[in-house]
Amino acid sequence: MLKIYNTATRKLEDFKPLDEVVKIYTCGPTVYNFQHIGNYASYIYWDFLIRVLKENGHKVRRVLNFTDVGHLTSDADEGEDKLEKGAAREGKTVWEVAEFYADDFMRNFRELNLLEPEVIARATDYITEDMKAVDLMTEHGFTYETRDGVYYDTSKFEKYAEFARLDLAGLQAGARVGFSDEKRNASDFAVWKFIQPDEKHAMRWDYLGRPGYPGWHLECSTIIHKELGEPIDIHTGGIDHVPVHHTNEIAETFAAYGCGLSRYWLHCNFITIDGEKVSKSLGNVYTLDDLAERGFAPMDFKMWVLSGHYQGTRNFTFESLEAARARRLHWRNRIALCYQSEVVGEEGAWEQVLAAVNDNLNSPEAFAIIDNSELSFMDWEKIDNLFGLNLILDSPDLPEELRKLILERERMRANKNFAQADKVRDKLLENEIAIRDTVQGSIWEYES
RNA sequence: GGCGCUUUGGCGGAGUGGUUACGCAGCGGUCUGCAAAACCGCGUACACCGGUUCAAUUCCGGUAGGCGCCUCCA
Repeated sequence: MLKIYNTATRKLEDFKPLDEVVKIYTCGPTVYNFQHIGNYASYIYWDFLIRVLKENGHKVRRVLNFTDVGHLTSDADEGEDKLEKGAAREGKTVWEVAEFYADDFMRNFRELNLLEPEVIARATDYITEDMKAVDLMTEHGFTYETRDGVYYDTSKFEKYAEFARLDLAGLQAGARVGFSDEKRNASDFAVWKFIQPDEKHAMRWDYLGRPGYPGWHLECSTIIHKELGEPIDIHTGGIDHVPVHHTNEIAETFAAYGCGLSRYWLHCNFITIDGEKVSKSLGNVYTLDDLAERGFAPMDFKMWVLSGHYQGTRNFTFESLEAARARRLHWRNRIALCYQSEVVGEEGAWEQVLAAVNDNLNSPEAFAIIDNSELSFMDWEKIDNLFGLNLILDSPDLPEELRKLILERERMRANKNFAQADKVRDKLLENEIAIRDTVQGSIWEYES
C-alpha cells in the first residue's frame, strides 16, 4: 500500500484512487525561458511518483500543461506577461517563443527518461473553456469587474484560506502598498485580464466586448475540468504553489463547478545551489546543458535528485553530483557483473525496495537497500523501471570482439606475457572498458 | 511585519527513544606481475541550553544559525 503525504491534510495517508485510472495533474513550465535544474528536479520527482503508482498496479492518466499565455511577472496582477516579455527580448513572436521553449523542455524531458504524460495541454488551446469558466464564476456570484479585468472575490469563498492555512489578516498587513486598484480584498486575483487600448499585447481574445487574456491560475482549473474532471486523484507542484496558485485553482474550481479539485496534493521542496536559492540575479542558475558542459549526463542529475527525498530541501553542489554519478556507475558495473556470471538475487530485496518507495516515495532509503542487497539481472530490470535511470540501456553487454580480446589477454597473462597483456588492457580502456584481475580471473567494468 | 520549514560526520543524505542507514571522498590492511577493482577495518555525526525518561540524535520547551513563502520561480 502506497502512503503519500497530502498537503491538503498535512498528513501521511494511504493512497486510494477513486476509480481504476488514477487522474493526475502536474503544473508544467511557463515556456518563456529555459528551465533550470531546479525545475527539472520537480519533474523527476513526479515522474518517480508515476512509476511508483504503476508499480503498484495503478493505471494513470496524467495531464501536464504548458503555460504559454497570461503568466504575469508578478502575482499582484500587474507587470508584464512573461511570454510577451520573452518575445520582446528575443525579437520573436510570442508564439515562436512558446514553441521554442516548449521544444527545449520536451527535449530535456526525454533526455531525463521521464514518462510522457497522456495529455500535454497548452493553455492557449483552452481559451473558450476559460471564458465559460469565468461566466460560471460570475453567474455564481464570485467575481466582480474592474477596469483591469474580472476579479475573484476571495471573501465569497469561505474556505479560501484553508488549503494553504493562510493568515489573511497577516497577509493584508504585509501587503505592499502603492498599488491602488479596485480590488476588494488583498487576496483577490484576476481570472481574466483586459488589455487596455494603449497596451501592446500580442495574445488577445475578445471577451465581454473587449480584448483580453486569461489570468494565470485559470488554465489549470480549466484544463483539469476538461481533460480529467473533478475531483482528480493527485495534483502535484512545487511547494511555492501552495499559497497562491493552488489556492486560487481550488477557489476557481469551487466557484465555477461547485466542487473540490483534487483529493491528494503533493508538493516538492526546492533545491538550493551552493546553499543559495536558485535565482538569476545570483547567477547560480544551471540548465541541464550547463551540467553537460561540465561532463555530467542528465541521468547523473536524475540520480542526484532521487538520492534525496522530494519533500526535503536539497542543496546542489557539483561535489554531490559527482558522488551521484559515481554511485550510478557502480550500479552499472554491478549489472556488468551479471553479464559475466550468474548473480543470484537476494530473497526479498525487491520487496524491500518497493516497501521503501511506497513509504512516501522514500527513494534514498530504497537506494540504501539497493546498495546492500545482492541483485539479479531481473532485479535490476525492475529497479531500472522503477526509477527510470537507464541503468541497463547505458550498460550494454560487451561486444564479441572485446570479449575475445579479454580471453586473449588471459592467455597472455597465463604465459607471463605481461607487456602484451598491458597493451590489451590499454586498448580496452580506449573503449571505456576497465579490466580488473581477480583471483577468480579477469572481470571487466565500465570506466565511465 | 506575517506565515512556514530546517539544522545529522569532509560532501551529500535516510532513519530511529536504547543496537549509531547508505553513497561519495579519505585513511589503514588483505589480495595482486603491475594497476585497478573487490573485500575487511577506521574516523566514535546528529546546532546549543534546559525538561520528560532507566535511556534522546530521536519527544517537549527555549536560544542561535540557515532557508523559503508573502513579489516571478519547481
